[in-house]
Amino acid sequence: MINAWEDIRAEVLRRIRARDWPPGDLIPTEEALALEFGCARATGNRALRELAGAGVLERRRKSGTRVAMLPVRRATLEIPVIRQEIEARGQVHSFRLLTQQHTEPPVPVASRLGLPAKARLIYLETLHMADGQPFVFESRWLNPAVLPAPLPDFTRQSANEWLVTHIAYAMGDIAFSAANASVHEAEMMGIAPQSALFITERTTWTPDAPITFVRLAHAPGYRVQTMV
Amino acid sequence: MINAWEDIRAEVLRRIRARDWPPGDLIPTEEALALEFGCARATGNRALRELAGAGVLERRRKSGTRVAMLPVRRATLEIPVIRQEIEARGQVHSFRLLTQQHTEPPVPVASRLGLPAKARLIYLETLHMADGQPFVFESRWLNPAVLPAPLPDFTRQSANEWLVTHIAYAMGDIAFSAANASVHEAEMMGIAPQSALFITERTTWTPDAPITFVRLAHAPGYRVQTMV
DNA sequence: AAAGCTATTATGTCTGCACATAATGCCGCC
DNA sequence: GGCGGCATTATGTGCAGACATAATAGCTTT
Repeated sequence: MINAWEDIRAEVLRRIRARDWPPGDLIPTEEALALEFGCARATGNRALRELAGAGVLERRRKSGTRVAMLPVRRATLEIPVIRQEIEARGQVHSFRLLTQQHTEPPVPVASRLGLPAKARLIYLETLHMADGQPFVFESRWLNPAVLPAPLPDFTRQSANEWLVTHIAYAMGDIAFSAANASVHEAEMMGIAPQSALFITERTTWTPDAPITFVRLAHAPGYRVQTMV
Repeated sequence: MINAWEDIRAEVLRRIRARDWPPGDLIPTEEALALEFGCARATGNRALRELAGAGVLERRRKSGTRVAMLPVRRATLEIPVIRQEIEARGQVHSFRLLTQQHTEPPVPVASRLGLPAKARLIYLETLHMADGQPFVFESRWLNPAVLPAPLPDFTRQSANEWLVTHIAYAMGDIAFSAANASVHEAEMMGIAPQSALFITERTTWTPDAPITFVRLAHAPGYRVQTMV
């Protein structure tokens, strides 16, 4: 008699991997599993719920639980604050604020934030370094409406960290893509123009208003990794 | 009296976003919450557990539950099968098998799979198209040990889909990066050499043996997006 | 003062029971 | 035969109580 929902989850996963229960197959009901494993239905439920959350199982009331047709459908990745990411590698983080100005954003930026095209935003360019080597080139548009009257000093604390510690928890979206380095970016990061850069773009909102749009251009060689 | 764990989760999240409970703050115990919301401790537990899973809260026995210092730390993204991804856009998927050969893999590929450098693998190159336009250029190394004696016909069904439907559920890892298109890739995809490509690399394993290493070079303009 | 032990505390998990809800499929009616 | 409604079924969620476990804080001992 096995027990604990983690054991049940592991055993169910083993049977799926071993093809005892092939993709598309209907697996036993919670009740049957509870009987087999000698536990309460809630315990089996917990195990199956977790597996469904991972995309391994698909559950529907009355129909039952079946093995997903496709393996591994979801991956979770951590989105660290840049400083933490660099320090986690055992390197020293530093940054330089290259630009700070009030300006009208490019149309795509304004529309992403849901602001009129001629809204004036604060534009920052920051270069983050790991052990003195360029790591990320950050272009950020900030909505002044959510900032305090005398602006914080972004040369002391990076905008990212200032926001994290001073602005209410935000919702947002994240996109990943690839782009060739512009002449400007290449110069700032000390790399060949046209180098392929890994791009992370984030838009964040308070419940009421847009906060910021940020584009992170990661130095060549950057990888995002995740286990499944 | 509110109830249902989803309501509690929403209310807790609201208080966090509203900074009633700022980052780093210790929030009430499960017992206190259960009292406030008029529910069982298990119900509050469920709500807090979900929020902790999303990275919004950090929980430790005895210490209690505190609001994470950093917002949104985890993003979940879906890794679809290429055909489904294209069809989900309302486009027609087609593919051409460009290369199939037995060969020794490059050293990095062999080491990723945990195989000796001189192991002979099956190498496939496949071009996937959406409405006839190049979408993904796929380079794949397959471990022949996990394949049936007469090889499946990969011109009929893409290797990806054949594996999904015939090989036991796999574990693996996924990495995302950016790379400049090689001359070969540029030619195959009909794009300018040096174009920045979004690269997905996946390694998958059965419990016993490596199955495949695949590198997907996505056509320029490709984005992976996720909401938080 | 430093080291080790112990009581306390909040979370983690489990049980057994209950009712809610979404689907399915059967049955009877027209 | 086709249609609509109802019983059945598996999952989803809830409650109250219990014990397990990790970690802290305070106490005792050396």
